[in-house]
Amino acid sequence: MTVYDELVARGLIAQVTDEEEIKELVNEGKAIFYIGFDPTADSLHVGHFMALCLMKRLQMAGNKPIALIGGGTAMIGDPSGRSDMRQMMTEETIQHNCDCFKAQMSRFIDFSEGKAMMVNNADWLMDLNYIDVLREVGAHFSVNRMLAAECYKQRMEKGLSFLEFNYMIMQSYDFYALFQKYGCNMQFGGDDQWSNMLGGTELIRRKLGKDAYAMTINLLLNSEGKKMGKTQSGAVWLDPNKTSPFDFYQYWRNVADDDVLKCIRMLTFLPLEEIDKMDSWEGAKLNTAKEILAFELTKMVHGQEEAQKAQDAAKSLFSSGNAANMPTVTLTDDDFTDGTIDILGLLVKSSLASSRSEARRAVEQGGVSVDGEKVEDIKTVYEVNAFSEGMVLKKGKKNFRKILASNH
RNA sequence: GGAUGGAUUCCCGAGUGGCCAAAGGGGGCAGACUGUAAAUCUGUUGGCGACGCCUUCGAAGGUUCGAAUCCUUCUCCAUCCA
Repeated sequence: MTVYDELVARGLIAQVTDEEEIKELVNEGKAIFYIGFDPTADSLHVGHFMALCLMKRLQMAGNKPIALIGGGTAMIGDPSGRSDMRQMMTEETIQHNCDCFKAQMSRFIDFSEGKAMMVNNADWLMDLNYIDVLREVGAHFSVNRMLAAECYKQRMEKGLSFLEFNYMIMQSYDFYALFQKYGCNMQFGGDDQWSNMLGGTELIRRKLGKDAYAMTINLLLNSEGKKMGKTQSGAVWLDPNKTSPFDFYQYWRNVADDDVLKCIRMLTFLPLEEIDKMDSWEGAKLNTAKEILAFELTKMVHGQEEAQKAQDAAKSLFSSGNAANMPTVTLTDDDFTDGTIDILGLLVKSSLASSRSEARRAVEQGGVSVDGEKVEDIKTVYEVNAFSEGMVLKKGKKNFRKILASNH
């Protein structure tokens, strides 16, 4: 099976500019492609992860990936798919985020000796001269056509600043610059990037009279049509300090039935034949598929060892209610008053509740237990030595913390 | 620059002098049911030393016994005109 066919079979490909050409380039390992990542946070998240996987797949097939970090475009902010303007970021923040991205990407992509490269568009965008850009690039863009682009639709109602309007032009210029510098002949990106990417191929055609290609990957949407990889507390990060391996595992362990197979297909590197077998699984058996999904992804992002730990922790927690590897909170002497701490304080300190009021509600509604025993009284108090063995605190069905006390 | 409309709690959106910590919906959280799923039902959803107190209706002042609501100035946003 060729790489291209595999991408199709996994449901990754959304739109392509020229299927035959792209197929050939990709299958023969002749593509030099780029994917852009705007450093809008200090860690990559699940959405980026999909792009990284795609890069890896193509790299394994002999193609050369260019990871473009948008140090320059981040100064503008992509309006695609957003209903409000992004917050402006300072140069320092952007630089910091770039560094974080680099470190994380290196773990997935082999950047050694000409196999792949990493560039920052700040290197060429920051030096652009306004008049020159207008004459050289701006002349090739039709405002009428830009306004018709899908990515601006939402913003036509809410308002779109000229700053953001230019994002498409900058991204197009990136492609043009990479094409000239490194012979980059293809761009990949999320499906929401389609119009921005077409801007690039158009620009190359008009300026250089040459062909370049673009391909978008399907966004990872759940069965309700919402982007996956988001929780109420924010994105699911790849940085273990922002989303612990355990939480990362749990996120995937808890995906809806309808989404498991799609996720396995799109995100894991399991052979397709194996995945096809799972297709017939139904009902509770899908739980096994969820375990596989969670384990595979955690392994890719955090390593075999962490994945195993997360899985063990999850299994023992949900079967017997105790585990060695659940998220642990260590209390210090400052957390105790006269050597004791009450249940509400405990919930807050362990970040299971954001306020004492919230903690109170959880207890009152019967959602809190300590070492398997339901806590009935909000005034329950624990002494320091109660934590010597480690206490298992549980809020709701899925939120566990092991509580320890330092020096005891 | 001018005209008009607007800014309410996590989001949408009521409220136009006391009955307002603020309707309703969404989302979240907890409970029941389950398979760590979905759907459904129930409760809950600013904070705190909690039958009370404190902070919150874009910002700052003012009127009033009392303001999300009235007045003044400012900031931001949308629409139309230029």
